[in-house]
Amino acid sequence: VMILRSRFLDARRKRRNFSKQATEVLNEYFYSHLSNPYPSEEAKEELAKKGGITVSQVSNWFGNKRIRYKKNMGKFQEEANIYAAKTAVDATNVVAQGNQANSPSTP
Amino acid sequence: EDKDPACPSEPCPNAGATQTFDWMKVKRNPPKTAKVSEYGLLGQPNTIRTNFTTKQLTELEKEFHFNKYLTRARRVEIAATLELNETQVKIWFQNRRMKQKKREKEGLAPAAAPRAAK
DNA sequence: CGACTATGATTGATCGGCGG
DNA sequence: TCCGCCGATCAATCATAGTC
Repeated sequence: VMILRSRFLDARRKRRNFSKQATEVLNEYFYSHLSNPYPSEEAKEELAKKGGITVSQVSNWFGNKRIRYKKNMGKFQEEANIYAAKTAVDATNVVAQGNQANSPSTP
Repeated sequence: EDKDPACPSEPCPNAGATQTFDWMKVKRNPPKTAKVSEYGLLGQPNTIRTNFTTKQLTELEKEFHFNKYLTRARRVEIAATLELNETQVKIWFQNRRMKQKKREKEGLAPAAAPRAAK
């Protein structure tokens, strides 16, 4: 296993931090759905559009956010409070509600 | 494995303002990539992510371009050649296909997103 | 300018569902 | 009942951007 760092030449990784607005949109969704931060494909497209990033980037962001959040919840408390106040669509029990199944999930 | 002097118990009562939802407790089973054989000494054979060598990746990549899908026979052959489990080869192809699909998808949308959007 | 941290991307492997 | 595939996700790690 001597150093298989052949990944060095991966110029692919030219990361760029997201814009403030993108981060804002993502965090807003994340914390307002903290009980289940798993946006649907449609929601991801929506977030991607609003933040000016790609759907994959939205997926990556949520993936990283979820893992890092649960890894160290305490570190995000402050951030959580800030965004929690903004939107509160959350609902531990959003089951009932006579609502509309907007998702085309055909049974 | 988890050291939390503050909240030893499971039902960790909501500490602070936010509570602990199920998704935060999700725990994946450790990879069973174990090779059996020699683990009598070390408690854990390969409980971690396997790092494929450049050589292995090159071969897998080459095979992928030849066939996106593997037959049982081909899989066995490749696994033996590269010293990997059949499962690892299978999974690699699976992930590779998903990666390919993702790339194709991104190669069309980012460039233009004009009309449509309802 | 170097050390340390925050963060986006990559990827081997898991989970649940589906079809054969 | 077992197996492979898909789609989504996990989890660890890489490499860089940003902060001090």
